[in-house]
Amino acid sequence: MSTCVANIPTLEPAFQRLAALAPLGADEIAALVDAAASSQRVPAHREIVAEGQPAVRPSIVLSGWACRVRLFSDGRRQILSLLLPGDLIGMCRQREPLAATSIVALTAVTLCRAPAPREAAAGTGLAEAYLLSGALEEFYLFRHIARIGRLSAYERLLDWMLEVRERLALACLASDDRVPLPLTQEALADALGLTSVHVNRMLQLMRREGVIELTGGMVRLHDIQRLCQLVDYRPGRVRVGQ
Amino acid sequence: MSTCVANIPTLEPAFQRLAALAPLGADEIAALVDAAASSQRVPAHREIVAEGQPAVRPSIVLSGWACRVRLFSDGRRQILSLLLPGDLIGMCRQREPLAATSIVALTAVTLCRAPAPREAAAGTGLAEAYLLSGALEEFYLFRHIARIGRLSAYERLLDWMLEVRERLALACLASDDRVPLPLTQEALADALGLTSVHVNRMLQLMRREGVIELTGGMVRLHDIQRLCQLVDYRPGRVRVGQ
DNA sequence: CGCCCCCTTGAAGTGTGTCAAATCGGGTGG
DNA sequence: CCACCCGATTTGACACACTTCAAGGGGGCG
Repeated sequence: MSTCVANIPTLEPAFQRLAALAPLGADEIAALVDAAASSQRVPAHREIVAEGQPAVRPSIVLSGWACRVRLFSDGRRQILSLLLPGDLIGMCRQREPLAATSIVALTAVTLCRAPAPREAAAGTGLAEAYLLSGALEEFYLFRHIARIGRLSAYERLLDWMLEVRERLALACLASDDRVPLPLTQEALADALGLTSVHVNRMLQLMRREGVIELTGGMVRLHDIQRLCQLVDYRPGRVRVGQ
Repeated sequence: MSTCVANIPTLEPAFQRLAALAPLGADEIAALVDAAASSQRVPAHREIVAEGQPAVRPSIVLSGWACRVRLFSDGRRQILSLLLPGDLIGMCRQREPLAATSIVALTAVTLCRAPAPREAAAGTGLAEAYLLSGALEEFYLFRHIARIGRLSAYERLLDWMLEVRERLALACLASDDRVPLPLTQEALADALGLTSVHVNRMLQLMRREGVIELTGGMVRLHDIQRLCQLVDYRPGRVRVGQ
């Protein structure tokens, strides 16, 4: 489930994700590689899309973590969604931006332009990968709402780590139980609707319980099966590999 | 802002909403009216789309309230999004359903088939209305996350009522300060990530403060300007009327 | 009339926030 | 190489928003 699917060794992780969503033609892969040649670097904490601005041209996250965020006038911050390598930015369906949100780099990020899909058999090709990527994005939003609305702080953290693991695995960026975690505890708090103090307490607790290990920007999850059960985790069923 | 835009007196509220999103051709309106002729009634509490089932054929909510909901194995329930008259069901982009969610009627609901859009000038027609409707749906998801993640119970209720007002106004179903509210306090709690007991307490408080009036399935909001400021409410800017 | 669902209210418990201070670690400049 | 600094993490004590549990009341409907 969490193993890399496409597994074309020379390919960017971001493109592995797209290739995992739908089989790509050689020409499309070439177009991706070509787009990646002229990539754009964004330092951490920099805004990628400012609030209310027209979306950037359609882009792909090549590396690094970004997020969509809502900032309240009194300073409260809520991270609305995560953007990981292989995720798309600015593929929105409508002309004008509706959202009172901006997109911010959480770590250093590299972006490249998203090649326009070409005609292909239904169910294959870049067009299908983009479609599925959008559907997954919506799925993750639903999961985020359920997480924040009904899970305890402890459960939110677990559920969130399981999702990150699932998503990074699509791009071959997470092994079965080891998940990169380059965020500050404050960013985590902003994503989960908590305070950084409380996030810290829960992480300590989980470590003491032997549920997770935290080392150098990595989490190791122990007994994933049990953890999934604990938070009633339902993996997104992307029909992979065919 | 919250006045009815399309205002074709004889038209269903649901269709007023679509007409407000994009100017429709006479033939498209005819197609809608025709679809409404064979509508489907769903009683309250009945499932419309079961979890994991393939989506129904694309449909329009003609009347009543429904919601997308996530049910946890231990009985916890979280309402993920609201479906109001004029909203679309099953317009998803991908073949298979990804979500571990179902769609349930909160009140009695009537549905009709969503006519396939026909070619039209960009920015007009049913196709555009469907597009914008989808974009709005995403926008409301973002708002829901920010609401649940960062607002207090009191603020969540206000913010949510302001959103319902905005959305119903699109279909000419809410006047400036009077908003239909046909949900039980328990359903409200499930939407806002609270308990029904606490929802009740906050509603009592708001009534005592003179912020709202509750009468017969209607809320009356007093001093909306101030309420918007209180929760930093950002209306969805649908460029209406042209 | 009596049942059931929903709303209402109280008292007590607890999960999470707030405030504050100490420690850690990595980078920078002297 | 050390001194310093800064942001991030860690920990404690206390406050409070929200939940839990429980009981009572009101209204519609068979």
